[in-house]
Amino acid sequence: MIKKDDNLEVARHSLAHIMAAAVFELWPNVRFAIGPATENGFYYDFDFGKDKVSENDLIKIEKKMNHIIRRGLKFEKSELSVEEAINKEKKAKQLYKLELIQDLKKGGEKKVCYYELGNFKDLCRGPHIESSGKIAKGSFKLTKLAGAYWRGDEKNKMLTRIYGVAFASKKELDEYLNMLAEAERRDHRKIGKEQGLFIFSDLIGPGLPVYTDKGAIVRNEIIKYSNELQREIGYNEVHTPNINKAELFKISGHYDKYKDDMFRVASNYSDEEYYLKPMNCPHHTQLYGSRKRSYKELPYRVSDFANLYRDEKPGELSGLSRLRCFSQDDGHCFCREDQIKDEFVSVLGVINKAMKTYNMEYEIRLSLWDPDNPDKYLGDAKVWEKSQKLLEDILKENKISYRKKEGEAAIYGPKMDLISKDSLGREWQISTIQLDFIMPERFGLTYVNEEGKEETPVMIHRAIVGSPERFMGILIEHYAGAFPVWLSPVQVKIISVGEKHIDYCRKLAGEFAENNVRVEIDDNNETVGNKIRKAAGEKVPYVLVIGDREMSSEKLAVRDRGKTKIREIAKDKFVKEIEEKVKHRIFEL
RNA sequence: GCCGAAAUAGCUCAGUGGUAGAGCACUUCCAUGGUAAGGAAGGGGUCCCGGGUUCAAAUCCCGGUUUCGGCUCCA
Repeated sequence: MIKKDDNLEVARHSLAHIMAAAVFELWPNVRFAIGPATENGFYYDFDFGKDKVSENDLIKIEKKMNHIIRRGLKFEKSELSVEEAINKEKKAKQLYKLELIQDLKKGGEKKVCYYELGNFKDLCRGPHIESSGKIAKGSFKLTKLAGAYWRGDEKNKMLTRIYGVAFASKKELDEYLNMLAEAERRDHRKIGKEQGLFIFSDLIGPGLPVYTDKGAIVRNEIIKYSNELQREIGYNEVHTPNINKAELFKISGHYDKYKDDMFRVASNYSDEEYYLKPMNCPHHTQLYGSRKRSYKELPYRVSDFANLYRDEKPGELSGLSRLRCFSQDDGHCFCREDQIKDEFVSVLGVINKAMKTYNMEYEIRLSLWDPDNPDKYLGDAKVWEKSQKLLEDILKENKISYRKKEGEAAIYGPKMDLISKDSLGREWQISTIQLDFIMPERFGLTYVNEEGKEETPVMIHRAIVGSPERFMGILIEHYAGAFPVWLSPVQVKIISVGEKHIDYCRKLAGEFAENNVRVEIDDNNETVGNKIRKAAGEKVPYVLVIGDREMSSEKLAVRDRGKTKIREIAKDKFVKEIEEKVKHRIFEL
């Protein structure tokens, strides 16, 4: 057991050191980079040179680590002058350590710290646990091997990073590993395949999902709900094309920054540069600017579900989380400065409502610019200061708690991001509301004020669930595939007992369908038990078994998802129940 | 894009140089079923694609595609 006086982070950091010592024993020519503690464990970056290290070696390293732990070696701290350290690392050809020390020297350091464990001495600020023997038996595990750039810069050499997870006890480690296993069971890619919601095709291309009829139901329900919420606060849906001239993005500023991440489209009849659009905002500026606007028309609000295309790097694609073709419940509001607050508050209101409906918790993050890096953004410091203060005031006035994050702003302005938590406590960024003083000016948008003078409106960019596709992936994992009734692709499964009941099942299914209930019949030549098992695996909310008893009465035998007790209910009442659940988007069954 | 791993039946996977396999699914037959696997038989393969080594390649090598775990990126 790791003693109480040694906190977990220190122990994790020490494990990284122990791993490095183990690696040093196995590969004496290895070069060391850095090895910090992480949220759930630790890692160390190594340069193995020509040696190939694979996942199989993790077991070997782990054994060696356990050996070091059993020996109960002391962590001996010592200090060297910067010059001595530089000489030492030069001699040992530890060029990464050398670079680190040289940087410390530039920062004015005179002395550096070393920790020695057995015969392995590593540059390290510490602190460490007293002895390797303090690590609890079975409290850590090496999990994966991955590439990582030296100092996180893709221009630098790729090192080999070995990850480990570590906790105060074996019990806590096991709990964590169980959580990972649960996350794996809920993986939207796996459930999406099992439930037949979407597919990818080598012929269509990576990151380009195809939704089945069932998947399209879920996607459409998400969009439908988002549209309802948007209409509630005055946003009306518009429709825009998927390609446009480069000029549009040159004016918006996206061309300079994101040109390499956009798909270029060739025309046979013109030399004009066209692109598939990666976002809707510039298009909406054209709608606004299509005629002269009066202050009386403001706020002018539009929303759009057009497909968006981004040429993401191949390694960045992942299931529905990161796609090359997706959409957004993307809305833009053009308004006067004195209308900003009300607009933000109304959007925050519907987002809150949406998250309640989806049964998700969330918190607000205020994403600000990085004042040390003004070149990353459009517009001058004064506008940024002003708009950031405005957003913070809105949160304060409405007593909404928030976290601030510098350097996370959009290029055109600060934003409020909504970080939601799923049932496993994992965080996802979903909604966003962004303030933009830049874009309207760049496009020369104006409105005529009360005095007949032209003024520039402010633009607010916002999304409620962000990308419906990505959100669908998040929901699959959040619900572990058990969608609430209103989102379920199949709401009722009808199981026939015998062959003579099939006609009646079809008649019943017809009645359900007429009442907009999504229904499926399982009339396979199988036992009732087997058909129940399959329906349960599909996470269908309601399963009906139809036999002689049901045919001779108006009562239905309903099996609710997750329950084994059978409920008897009149057919009309059951249909009404589903209608209510769908109408009010009730989460519980 | 970079580092590493993987791709075999519809699905999950076994097979490591010598006749392509299992479970589930599917089809047919028997059973006519009552709330989480009834029985039997059968069909089903571009072993991701292209090249190479070999008497012989699903298996070894090279290139490509796609996927996965990371890194970098994410308007």
